[in-house]
Amino acid sequence: MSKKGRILVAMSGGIDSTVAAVMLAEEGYEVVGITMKTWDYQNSGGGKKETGCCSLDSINDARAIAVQYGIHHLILDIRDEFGDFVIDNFIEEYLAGRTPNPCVLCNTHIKWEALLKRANQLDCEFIATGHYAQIREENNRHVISRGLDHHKDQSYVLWGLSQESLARTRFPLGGFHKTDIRQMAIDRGFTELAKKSESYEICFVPDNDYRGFLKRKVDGLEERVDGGNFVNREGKVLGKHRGYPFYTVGQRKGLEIALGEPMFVLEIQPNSNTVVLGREEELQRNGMWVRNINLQKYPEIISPMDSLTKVRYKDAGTMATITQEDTRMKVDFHSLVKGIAPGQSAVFYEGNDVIGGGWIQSSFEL
RNA sequence: UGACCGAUGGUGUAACUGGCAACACAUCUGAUUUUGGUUCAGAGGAGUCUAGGUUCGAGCCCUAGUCGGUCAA
Repeated sequence: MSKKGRILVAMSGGIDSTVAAVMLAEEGYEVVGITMKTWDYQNSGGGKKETGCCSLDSINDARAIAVQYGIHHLILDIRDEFGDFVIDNFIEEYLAGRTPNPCVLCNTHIKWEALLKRANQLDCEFIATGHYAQIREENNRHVISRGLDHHKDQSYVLWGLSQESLARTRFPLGGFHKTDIRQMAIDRGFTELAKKSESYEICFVPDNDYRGFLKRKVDGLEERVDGGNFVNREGKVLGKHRGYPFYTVGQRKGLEIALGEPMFVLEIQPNSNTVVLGREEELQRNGMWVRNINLQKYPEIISPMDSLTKVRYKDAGTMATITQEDTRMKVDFHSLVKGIAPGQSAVFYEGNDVIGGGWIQSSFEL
């Protein structure tokens, strides 16, 4: 047994998680690398190339470096759990007219659970991932805060993790900048890895075409929803669209409708297969309801407090007053926020700390 | 049927008293990005309804026709 203990590290095959594993090994942890197979290429169909965190190539890359560093490496097949839960939810959300956030859902309900279960079996005290986020203990709470490299900060996708999960989680990269990590990779001879571009797709939608994925997964969807109306806020018909599931609130491009000025999706009405369009200003809201909240920094929000609130991954955030009502949070923004999409995650910050987060249920304007 | 108006890239418009067609939207590509989107930067795309005519030169002028629309008892 090493002096620092045994730690299970999720290795995707990308530069970040690989460096994370190597760093921990060099620090004296006994590292066990694990690569999770979450989806199946054949199963999603479509595109030609297999990319992303679950491709065979990525698994091999992860394994090769692990072996090189004397790190134990194993592959965990979680396709069943992942598919039923994350992919089914992904499809249901779009069919319900919302915009899913599968990576967050996976982290919250699949990835950490799978890792911790394996960690227990392997007698690992901790688990670690390559997320750019920091974690510390304070007042008996396990608190996540933004990664030192704010540009790469990934704390947004971690709001759903429980205190029990966080108690055993480490984020080795949280105190570094991406450039540092890349340099470490180069210093250790992982030149190929350092050249890899960032992944930017949903892991089970390899060609990055979620619309095509939905069409393949839901029989007859395309035919059923094609030809619904684009309308404005007054209900006036502006044109035809390809089906409400293929749009998302805030979307501008791909509407294939020319109205002389940029138009954005304001609202999606699944029951009538209607997509409401409007000008950019019409996307502005000053509040929202967030459901199924999970609080991290505090056990509960007793009285309304100010919080920088993010409504999407790459969002600088907007100051808001947040008020907890059981499992929901009422959010009153101090300034207008554009393009709040139900189904996306809302994350509340206090300074750099994550207070908690939840799923956006609805937005409103006063 | 009598009169008038219009007819330009995928869409909607522009081009002073004639000088090699502009703008917005849409589309495509790239950058950014562990979700969707946004944003940013580029690019392609019409020779101006048809047939004649005037002119050095016509989308803009003239003639006829075609197709829209408006007003007409």
